[in-house]
Amino acid sequence: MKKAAATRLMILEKAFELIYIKSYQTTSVDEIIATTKVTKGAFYYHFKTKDEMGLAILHEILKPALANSFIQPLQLQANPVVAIYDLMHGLLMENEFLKVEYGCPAANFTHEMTPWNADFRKVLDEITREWETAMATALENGKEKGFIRKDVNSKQVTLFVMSGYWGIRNFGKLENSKSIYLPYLQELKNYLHSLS
Amino acid sequence: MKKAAATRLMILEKAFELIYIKSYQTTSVDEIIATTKVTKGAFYYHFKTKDEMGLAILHEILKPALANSFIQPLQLQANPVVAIYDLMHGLLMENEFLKVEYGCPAANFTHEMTPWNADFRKVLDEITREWETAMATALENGKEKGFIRKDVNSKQVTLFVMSGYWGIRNFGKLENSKSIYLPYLQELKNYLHSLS
DNA sequence: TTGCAAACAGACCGAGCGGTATCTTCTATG
DNA sequence: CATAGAAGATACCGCTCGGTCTGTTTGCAA
Repeated sequence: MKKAAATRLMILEKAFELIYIKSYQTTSVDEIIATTKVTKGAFYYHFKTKDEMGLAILHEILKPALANSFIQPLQLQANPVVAIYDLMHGLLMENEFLKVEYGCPAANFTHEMTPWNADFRKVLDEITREWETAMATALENGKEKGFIRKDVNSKQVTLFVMSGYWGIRNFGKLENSKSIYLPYLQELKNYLHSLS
Repeated sequence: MKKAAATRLMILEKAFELIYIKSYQTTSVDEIIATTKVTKGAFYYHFKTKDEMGLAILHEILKPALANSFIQPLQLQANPVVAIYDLMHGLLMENEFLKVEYGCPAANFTHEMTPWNADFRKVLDEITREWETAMATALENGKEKGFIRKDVNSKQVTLFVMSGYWGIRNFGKLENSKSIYLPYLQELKNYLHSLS
């Protein structure tokens, strides 16, 4: 990789981590350049504005990360009951990047940016729809293979499950302990089994 | 009410609405005093800091509001399947204060304040637990009256349902339309029926 | 009516914000 | 090796932030 491209990517990655911990609005450009050891000139050479950087983070960091961690796992298991549960368990209990006290990066961005920034909302909506499609497809395939009842509405279930995930991530912030995830996962398992 | 107390309450109420729309961190004291037509001297007479005002909002506005809108409805219906569904339907589809594009005030506060302000987290945790207790109690009573299966774990179900609510509120921000609530409510109904 | 604290008014402050302007240093290509 | 454009450095700007300070008005008890 060219040096300049590496600088740009490094800014995006470190800024993403900072923003995950501190939120977008309260993470200043000065903080970003301090932790990246990149000067303001370099920063504003690569990004016209802070928001342009924010959007680049969504496109170039968050989107691929979600494809890897949220979508791929759904395609490794034919039984959606198992696939969805394992995905959630992995995200909540095993994922090393995601911290209980800071919640879900995508949910955080949605929470603070969506009501008043149309560009952010558009990208976040795209990202969310990708996950939605992947999960709904997994459920549909599961129906064909007899893992899921035929009368189950896949899109509806997907929305229900995704909502639960975003919500429990917020609960985690309150409790500040992963132990709150366990009863959620248990009930998710019960719910998923009721679909088969 | 004394005039000074009225001023204080007016600040809290208007600030709460502003913060609901704009988020706490991006709502400045200057904005609050501009919309309330209260001067800075008056504001800082009533509240030592912005955070003290924020905590007062949680205690004096949000807490009673949740008791009225989130807890009381659960005690009007003996069958928790109906009570919980009606509560959610009322909150999502009928409540006039809550707007789809701005989400849930309690969830918003939790999202942005909880990771780095222990005082806010404590109050929000209290408020959440009140709701949790009310819903779990409703489910337990429902078990005794035969509306809910005996093997259902009330606390677990409560957590699952509350998570779904917070999550779908976040989805609403993305879609910016109440229509996204309908499939969620439909699946919630399916899930609740699976408990009986 | 006076006295005095409660309540309010508003100019002001230093710090931090996002962003710009100008300059210097790399680096790829002829 | 020359040189032009890419990349990076840094001082600076206007503005807003939360908060302070000093002064004025209001309400109520004596």
